[in-house]
Amino acid sequence: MDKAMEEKMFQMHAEVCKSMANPTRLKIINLLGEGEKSVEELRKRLKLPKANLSQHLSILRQRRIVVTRRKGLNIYYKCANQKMLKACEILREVLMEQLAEGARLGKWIDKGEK
Amino acid sequence: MDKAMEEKMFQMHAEVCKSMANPTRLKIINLLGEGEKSVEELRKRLKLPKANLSQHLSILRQRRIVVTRRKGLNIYYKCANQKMLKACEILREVLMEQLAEGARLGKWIDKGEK
DNA sequence: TTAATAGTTTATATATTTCGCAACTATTAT
DNA sequence: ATAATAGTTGCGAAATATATAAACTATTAA
Repeated sequence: MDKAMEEKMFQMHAEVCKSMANPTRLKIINLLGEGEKSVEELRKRLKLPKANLSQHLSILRQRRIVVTRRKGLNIYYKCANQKMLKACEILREVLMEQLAEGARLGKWIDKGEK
Repeated sequence: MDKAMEEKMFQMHAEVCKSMANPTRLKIINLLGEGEKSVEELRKRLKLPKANLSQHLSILRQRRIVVTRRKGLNIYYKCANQKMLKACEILREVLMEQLAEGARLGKWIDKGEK
C-alpha cells in the first residue's frame, strides 16, 4: 500500500466514521441490523420527519453503509456489510464496559480530563 | 437496558465515532496502535503544528480513546482499549475490500448514489 | 531565578453538519 | 389524467468542527 493510497484510506475511513457519528444514524443502523426495512417502517419506529430520515439515509447510502431495493411504492434499506455491524457492536461493548466501570466508580460518564 | 440508557448509549456511541471521524485523528490512533508515543514523536511523524495536534489529542482523551502518562518533559499517549483498535481494523478491512472491488469494476470509489 | 523545551488552552475565522420546511419525483389505483 | 402514498431533494438558519496563531502552564537544567 503506497503513500497516496494510505492517505485515501484514512480519508475514506474518516468518512465512514462521520456517517456513523450521529445518534439517529446509529439507531437506523441498529434497526437495519434486525433486517431489511422500508423507509416507512423506519419512520414509524424512529418517529422522525420523513424528509430528515431520508437525508440520514442518503448519507448512509453515499458511504455504502446501506443498500436499497425498490418494491412498488416502498424502498427497502438494509446494511451493506455485516463487518460494519460487527465494528459497531464492538464499540457498543466497549461503551457498556465504560458505563459499568463508571457506575462501579459511583459516577456517571463524564467528558474525560481536559 | 432501559429506554433512557439505550438513548445514552447511542449518544455515547456517536461521540466515539465523532472522535474517529477525522483523518488526522485516525492517523494518531493508527500510530498509537504501534505503541505508546510522546506528543513530540507524534508531531514529527504527522508533521502537524503542535497546537493542532494537542487539540486532536484532547478530543481523543475526552472520549477515553487514548490515555496519558507524564515522564519528565514528555507526555506519553497510548490507546486506552484494544477493542477500539479492533473496530478500526475491521472498518479498514471493509474499505480495502471496497477499494479492491472499485478497482475490479474499473472505477475509483465515488460518493455512491444520491 | 531565568531560560529552554514539551505540551495545553483560548480566541477567532472558516467550513461542515443538522434540521425544518417546501417543492419535487416515482409508483400505483381509480 | 388525477389523486394518493412513499420517498427524495433543495434551501436557509442554527449549531458544531477545524485550523491557525498567540498566550499560557509544567518540568528540567544552568
